[in-house]
Amino acid sequence: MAAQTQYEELARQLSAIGAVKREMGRILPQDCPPASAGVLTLLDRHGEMRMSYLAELLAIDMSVTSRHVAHIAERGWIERKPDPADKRSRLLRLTPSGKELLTELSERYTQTLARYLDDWTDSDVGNLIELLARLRTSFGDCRTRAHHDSTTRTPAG
Amino acid sequence: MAAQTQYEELARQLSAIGAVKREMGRILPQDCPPASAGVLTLLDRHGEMRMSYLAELLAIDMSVTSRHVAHIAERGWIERKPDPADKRSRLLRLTPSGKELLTELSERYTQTLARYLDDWTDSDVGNLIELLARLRTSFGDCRTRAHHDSTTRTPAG
DNA sequence: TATTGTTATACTCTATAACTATA
DNA sequence: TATAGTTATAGAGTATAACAATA
Repeated sequence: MAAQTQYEELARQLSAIGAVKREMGRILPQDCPPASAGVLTLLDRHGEMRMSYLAELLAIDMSVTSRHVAHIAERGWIERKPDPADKRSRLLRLTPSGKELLTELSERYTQTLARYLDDWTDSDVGNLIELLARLRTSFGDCRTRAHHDSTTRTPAG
Repeated sequence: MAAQTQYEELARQLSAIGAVKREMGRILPQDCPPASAGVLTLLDRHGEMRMSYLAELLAIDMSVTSRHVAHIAERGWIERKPDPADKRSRLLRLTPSGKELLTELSERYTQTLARYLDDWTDSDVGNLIELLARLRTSFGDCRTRAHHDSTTRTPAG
């Protein structure tokens, strides 16, 4: 358990980290907004999957996932095949073109972070990665356990 | 200097941390979106300030800052006084109503984090805070040093 | 001429609800 | 009846550009 002032400070840091995320988004190629890059990265790591599982990995609603997937499918970066086991489902898979784009994305991310984080040690970066991953785990699947009463917000963004 | 795979993983974690930010946003009171909470927190910590300085602290464009400030001013949480030293400027300051709201926000943030992070030690939370703060520092003022060539995006979100 | 702040417009991201097709 | 996915609509956040007032 941590002190109250620590929780307040963590909330503040999380609120402010958006500036870093926006800067990372600025280095992406035309036609590839940050959300598209996120989808492509997950498909690369986890392989072929269904929409519903992708939405779960992204921790966003499937309606939003559907739009992101449509965007990258229209550009030929993924293909959507019917699922032989369930005709309601579609299986998503990277195309060669999508894999090429991922290589480009990886280079840009790496170059940018190497530039900004030039005085960070391997261990520093590793610690941050580990703590961010643990933070996400601690929050679990936020969407499903969300509580909606009259005094709290259900924001769109 | 860190390895390339670490940079890729860090980019991935930063992309995914949005889920945590959204969950934190869900616990805010009606009428107080996350951006408003961020403005109020900064005014509380740094005291009376001008629009331009607030925009710098938020690391967002002043046009956006202006909208956020208008939102919280309309609700009586801050007051905007003319700056006697520069008639173009307006000085922003929390009202008693705004300070009351901040107390409520602090309680909600603390309760939420205490619940999700119940197995985190004081040291864990401290490390994460420190690394996030350092990350923001390493990125510096992202907006002013942004480079805009034909192959990169200038996203709105 | 440069700077402070506001407003108009556009784009990204997300959520809810209504809908179709299939299980 | 329930689930997978799509589409329509709305709201939040941000950036660029044009503008008014002042330095």
